[in-house]
Amino acid sequence: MKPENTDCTERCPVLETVTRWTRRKDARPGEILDAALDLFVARGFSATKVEDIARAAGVTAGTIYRYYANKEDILKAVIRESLVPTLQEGEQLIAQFDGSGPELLAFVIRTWWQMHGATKLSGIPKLMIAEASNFPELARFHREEVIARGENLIASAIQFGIDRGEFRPVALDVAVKVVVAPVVMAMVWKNTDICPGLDLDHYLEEVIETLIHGLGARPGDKQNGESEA
Amino acid sequence: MKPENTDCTERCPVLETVTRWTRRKDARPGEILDAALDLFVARGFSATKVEDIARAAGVTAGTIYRYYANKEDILKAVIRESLVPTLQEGEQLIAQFDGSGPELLAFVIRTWWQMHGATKLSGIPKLMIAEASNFPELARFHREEVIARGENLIASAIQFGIDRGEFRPVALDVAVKVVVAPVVMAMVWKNTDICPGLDLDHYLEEVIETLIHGLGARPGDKQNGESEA
Amino acid sequence: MKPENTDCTERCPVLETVTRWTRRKDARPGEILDAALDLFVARGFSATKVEDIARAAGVTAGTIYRYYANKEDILKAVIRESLVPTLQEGEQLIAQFDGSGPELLAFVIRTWWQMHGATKLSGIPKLMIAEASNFPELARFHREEVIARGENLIASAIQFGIDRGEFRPVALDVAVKVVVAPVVMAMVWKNTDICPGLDLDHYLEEVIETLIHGLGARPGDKQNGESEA
Amino acid sequence: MKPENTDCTERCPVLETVTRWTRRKDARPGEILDAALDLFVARGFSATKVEDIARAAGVTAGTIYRYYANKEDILKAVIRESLVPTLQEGEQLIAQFDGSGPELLAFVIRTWWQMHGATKLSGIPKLMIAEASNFPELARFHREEVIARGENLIASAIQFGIDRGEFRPVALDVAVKVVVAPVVMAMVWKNTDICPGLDLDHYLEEVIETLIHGLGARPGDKQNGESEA
DNA sequence: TATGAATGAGGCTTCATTCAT
DNA sequence: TATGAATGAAGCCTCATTCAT
Repeated sequence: MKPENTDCTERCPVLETVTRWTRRKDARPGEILDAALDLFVARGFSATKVEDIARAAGVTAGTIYRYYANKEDILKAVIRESLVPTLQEGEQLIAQFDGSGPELLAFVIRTWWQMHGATKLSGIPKLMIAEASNFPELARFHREEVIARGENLIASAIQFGIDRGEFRPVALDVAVKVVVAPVVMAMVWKNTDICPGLDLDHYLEEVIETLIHGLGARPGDKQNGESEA
Repeated sequence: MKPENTDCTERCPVLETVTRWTRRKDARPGEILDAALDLFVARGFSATKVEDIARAAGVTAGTIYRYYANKEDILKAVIRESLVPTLQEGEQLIAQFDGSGPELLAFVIRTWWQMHGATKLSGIPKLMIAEASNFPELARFHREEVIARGENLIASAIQFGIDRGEFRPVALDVAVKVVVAPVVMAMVWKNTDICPGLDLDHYLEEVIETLIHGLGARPGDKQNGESEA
Repeated sequence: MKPENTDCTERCPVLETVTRWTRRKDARPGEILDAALDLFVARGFSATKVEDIARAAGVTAGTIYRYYANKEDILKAVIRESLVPTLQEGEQLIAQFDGSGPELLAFVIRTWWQMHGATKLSGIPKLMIAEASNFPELARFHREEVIARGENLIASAIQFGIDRGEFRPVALDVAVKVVVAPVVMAMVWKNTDICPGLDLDHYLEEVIETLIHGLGARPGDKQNGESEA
Repeated sequence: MKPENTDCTERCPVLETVTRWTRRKDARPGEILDAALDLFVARGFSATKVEDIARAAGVTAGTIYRYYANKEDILKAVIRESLVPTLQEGEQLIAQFDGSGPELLAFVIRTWWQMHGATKLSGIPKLMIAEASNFPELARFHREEVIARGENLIASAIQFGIDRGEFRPVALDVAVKVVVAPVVMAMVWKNTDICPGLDLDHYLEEVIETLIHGLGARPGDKQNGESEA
């Protein structure tokens, strides 16, 4: 029942000599969230003990309650404060990109992966998949503040390509999911041991290749705005 | 929180005649697994109480321990006895299929969806994603007995298409994942409320369309077994 | 901080031989309330540990939660189920009494004392005094279902005496409290060690004597219903 | 739950000039006790958090431990330093009183009420009732230093009346309790919400009236020291 | 075979108390 | 002297599991 005891107690040794009250209090909440994200992703919400989070953050369980009202609150903070900041960054990067529709789509996917997939934030999709139904408000937040914004970027890229005749005219809402799915799965696999040996970078390049050609305009496609003659 | 008491009789009618893991008549264990699957998928393993499973199965908690040594055992049984039977069926169906590579690939995906995606078995991917790291042996079983076999089918279809020059020559292991990802995500979404309004059938058709063209051979592709001249 | 460890673990030795599942389950709630009343009265609500109640009732803490949702619930049950039954009895006894106003008043007080003061129910006033402000709903219940009914009996007795010219005309609401106060204090003292050597029976007789004469009609009192001439 | 920040300046104006246990100027300990009394009375000892006391006193929790070794110490100080000073005052006032036995008894009761009952000190009886059994030494102190002295005053008054033939010859120890009970109950009610609408001043006057006549000598009473002829 | 009362270990949370600043 | 971050010992409560019936 007890999953292998992943003891995450590797603290910064320098701090050990400094007494416990010297700790930079401003960093506490961040350290706690950091530890919590790791553990929630690795074990799930219920199976993660508050004391584990505390130990991983280098504090006692009691300390956590100075910053978060309860365990659920930690989860909320993890989700709320993790993705949104980098989302803004991503949006800006992408806004500045110049190139064709397919190039833009590839850029969006690669940027997304660099900023989330390649970091520990990649654990959040797994976490949301596991816990969304247990925390509906959190799910709503994630849907509206994270997913919706991320999908907008993808939708724009696709639409851009459609407008330029590079992509065939597809239903945007569905096409967006077709793009999202393989990237999210990559994040899930990265945090899961479901596909141990998979080379995710290779996989992602193949995803990009497949999507771009799969969505590509084909002779006989009705062009947007073109007359049908 | 209580999931609707899924009577589990709305299945693919083809399957009704075939054995299922839920047998009637002295069907206690099956009913328990049935209930357990529902609850594990809806709430996760830790958050599901044995007594809830019992109640949903129409028995009391004590009864469950006549059939399963402990809670983890229930989870194992759910995974072990759920997918494997239908896998065999699927393998047979697909073996009998006659058509081109793209047609075969589409058929594999659609069959997979009908037998699993459209069923409550669609919950298992979500469950495995959430719990794989907590139950490594179970993850191994799932990987070897379910995923590997499923991916074989897909690999065969792709290879078949490559051999016939209908698909471009791709790295099979990666290409398989490119196919798997969007279908698994569909099952996740179906059990998650992460994408509330999504029309999964429409989505899946678009996935098939995109994959087939995305994997499609393109002028200049090196054909398998062809001389390069 | 820890008050002297009053270990209330004197169980019925006969039952010890019988296995723990044999215990008459129907008696459980009663035994728990019994133990809880003792401890709540002796130590107060907060200072009483659920485990103490359990031990005093001969069960484990977990068992208590089969019968009561939480600690507060135990307190509520203690109050609700303790006094009301004997109140009814008392009301009937008193309704049958035949005698003068002073005799009736004395009878009411003595009956009250015999049924509550001399039993462990005498602890409840102390408990309510200590906890009323922490549990307003409970206080309201006690006020409306217990105090109000008890005071009605006293009010009737006083009114009866006034009508017969045996008591002077007093404001009933206030007079009732004048009667109630010394009896309630007797119960408090009985459960408190504040007045160690006090002979409560002697005290009560003196209270009755003092009240009867203190409330007694005096020459020159305006009689109810008499002309003033 | 937060009691109104009783500025504690609405006291019997006579007392204002006299020393009180709340001194200004470096009055930290006094302010802490002030706050503690409020909270202990309102919620009880266990349910009062040290930090609440601190906040109500305008300091932080740590500060409290400069003045008191622990929470129990605060309680002790509250009891020890609260009543004793005003007791002396009361004793002096009463020593100077000139009048009959009944008048003296009425004066004692009214003075007591003015100095304690009408003050926030009125909360102490409730506090002692609730906590006496948890803090036996404190109870002993209260019994010996407060109750005993207070009851002496009352005993003197009664004895004085008996000696003058105004009161019937009663057992002093019991008679004292008969007088004490209704006044203490008034203080309890004042701090309790058990008798919401009660007019305590009216009540007390009726108590005095009833006691004086209830204790009053009656024709045929054996007079103290009188020959029986 | 099924029940459900009971257990007891363990998790979440509170809070009196400490102590470097 | 005052602060407030941090601790750690409990206390409340849950729930997987047992077992007499």
